[in-house]
Amino acid sequence: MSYSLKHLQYLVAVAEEKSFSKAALRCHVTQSTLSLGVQELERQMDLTLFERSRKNIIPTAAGRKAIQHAVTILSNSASMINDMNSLSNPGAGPLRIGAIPTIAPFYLPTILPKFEERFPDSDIQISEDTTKLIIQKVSDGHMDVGILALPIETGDLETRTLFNEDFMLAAPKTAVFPKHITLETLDEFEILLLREGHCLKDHILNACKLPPEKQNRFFEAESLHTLLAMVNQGYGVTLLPEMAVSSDIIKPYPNVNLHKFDATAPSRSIGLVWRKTDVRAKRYLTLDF
Amino acid sequence: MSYSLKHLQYLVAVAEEKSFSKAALRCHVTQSTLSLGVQELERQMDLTLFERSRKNIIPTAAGRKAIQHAVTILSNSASMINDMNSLSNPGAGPLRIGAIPTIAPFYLPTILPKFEERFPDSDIQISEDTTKLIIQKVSDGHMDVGILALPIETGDLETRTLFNEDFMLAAPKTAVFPKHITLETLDEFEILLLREGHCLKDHILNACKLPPEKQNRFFEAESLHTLLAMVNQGYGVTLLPEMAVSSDIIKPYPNVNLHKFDATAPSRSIGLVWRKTDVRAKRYLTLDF
DNA sequence: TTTTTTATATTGATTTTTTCAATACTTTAT
DNA sequence: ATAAAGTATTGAAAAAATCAATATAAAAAA
Repeated sequence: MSYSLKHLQYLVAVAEEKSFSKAALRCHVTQSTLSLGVQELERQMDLTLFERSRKNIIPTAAGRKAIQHAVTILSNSASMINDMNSLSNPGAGPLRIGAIPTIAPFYLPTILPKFEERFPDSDIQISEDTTKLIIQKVSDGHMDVGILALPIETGDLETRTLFNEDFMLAAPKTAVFPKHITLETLDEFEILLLREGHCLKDHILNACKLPPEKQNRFFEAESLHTLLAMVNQGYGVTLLPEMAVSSDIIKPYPNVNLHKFDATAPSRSIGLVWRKTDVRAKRYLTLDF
Repeated sequence: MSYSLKHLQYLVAVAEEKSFSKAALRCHVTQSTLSLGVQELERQMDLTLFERSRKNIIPTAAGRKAIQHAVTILSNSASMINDMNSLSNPGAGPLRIGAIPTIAPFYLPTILPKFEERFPDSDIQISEDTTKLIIQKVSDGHMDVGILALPIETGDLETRTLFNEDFMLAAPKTAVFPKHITLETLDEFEILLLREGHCLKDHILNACKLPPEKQNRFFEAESLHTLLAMVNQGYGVTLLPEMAVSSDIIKPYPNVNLHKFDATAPSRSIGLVWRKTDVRAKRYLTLDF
């Protein structure tokens, strides 16, 4: 395949003008150029596309078929140009955002409007995924921005912290606490955590600097609700991100009390990740929250 | 539009290989050639198609769209090549035959098999049209071969006589004729003919050398059946092509007798017409009947 | 950190292709 | 027969595509 779109334009022009010279005028080339172009097509395809005479230029059967194809191809090509023009300002096109499940329901209503404001030409698409998948998809270009809990190993991705949120302590009502609750206070209690793989668990471990022997000694939960149910039964305490608390997650668990830590409360960060090579990279960095 | 299909191949190769160097290998060009090719596309469209880094080559939003289009265009192009290959022996493709109504029903069953035998790769398409339309369509390339009555003004078309057919005389039973009927015999009778425009009329006039004052003095028919009905009523005589007679066209008209002319019977010729520039021209000429 | 490696970008020379202007050639019209 | 009109051909000039070599930059390794 070594003919070009130009050749196909020549072909269609000849077919429509029924004349090489007129087609040449229309294509803004000399008649010899256009003749050679059509001849080149014929040579490559090893067939005759037009019956030529002084009076008439008539496409052969092969010519008619070729013209059909050429029209299709040229029209596809035009529609490509068209699409490209609407995408020509950098950053146009869909903005694919992914968020982890413990963030999505609570913070997206706040964060999304900022993106919409900053990327008015972009069709914003949201999906929920695990931290690992988000990192992977952003890295390989199937996603543009991730919203997740930091710090996290992100490979080559760029990272920006949006804000911190403290953890709160969820404990049975029967549990007795000092006036100022600190990390050390937790040493006295069984701490219930999510199953391995949930980033929330890792962040709590990290924030609290728990020794490995205190981690999930007899129980691993799959959701915050399961954890709270266990706390409700008095099996231990757990830590909840503030934003989860604000959505009244504990209502169904009457025996659970929430306690704020003192000034040095453990916390996690919510942040963005993106490829440093993304055309919109600078704008993610300067996005105002 | 000045990019070529080659550029689109480069684009797709990079997208699939996720690497400029590997794409270059696949396209059998050097890496610099391929890089320049993609850059040229980006320059023409005035946007970035790929995020480039050592690790990853990731299409931008515009790039993804462009790749979609490119795949479509290349696939169309491949299907064009494909079609062209099946049409590459000269004379492949449809053979569009037109025949006049006074021939089509009688002779096509004889003639068509000859065409099918000679053009086994061609899809034979038949249409009925008037002589004038056939001449026009063959001339302008909308039809390949015409089967019609000769002689006729065909412009630049080539012509071949297939065979002659005599006219017979259809007259009322009451009419009295000499033993040998000749053209002069007709002088005695009112001759009924088809309306102006029917080639059969012109051929009869031509064959019989009738003076203008004997032509359709009070009546013009639109079909052979109407003519015969008039003969049946005793209004005059008419001439019928042999092939029409052989299909028992006169059965419904009990008062009509058919008479053969003597040795010098008037006749018309059935022939083919085609463009001399048609790829299959020689084969029409040597077609065996 | 520094070095090495690896992949893309750039450069300049070379080859190939494209284009044009002029003209030859062929058919159609006069 | 001659002129006119349109396509094909030709050779020179311009443009482009390609390559080999190398620069450059980023990741990986030391």
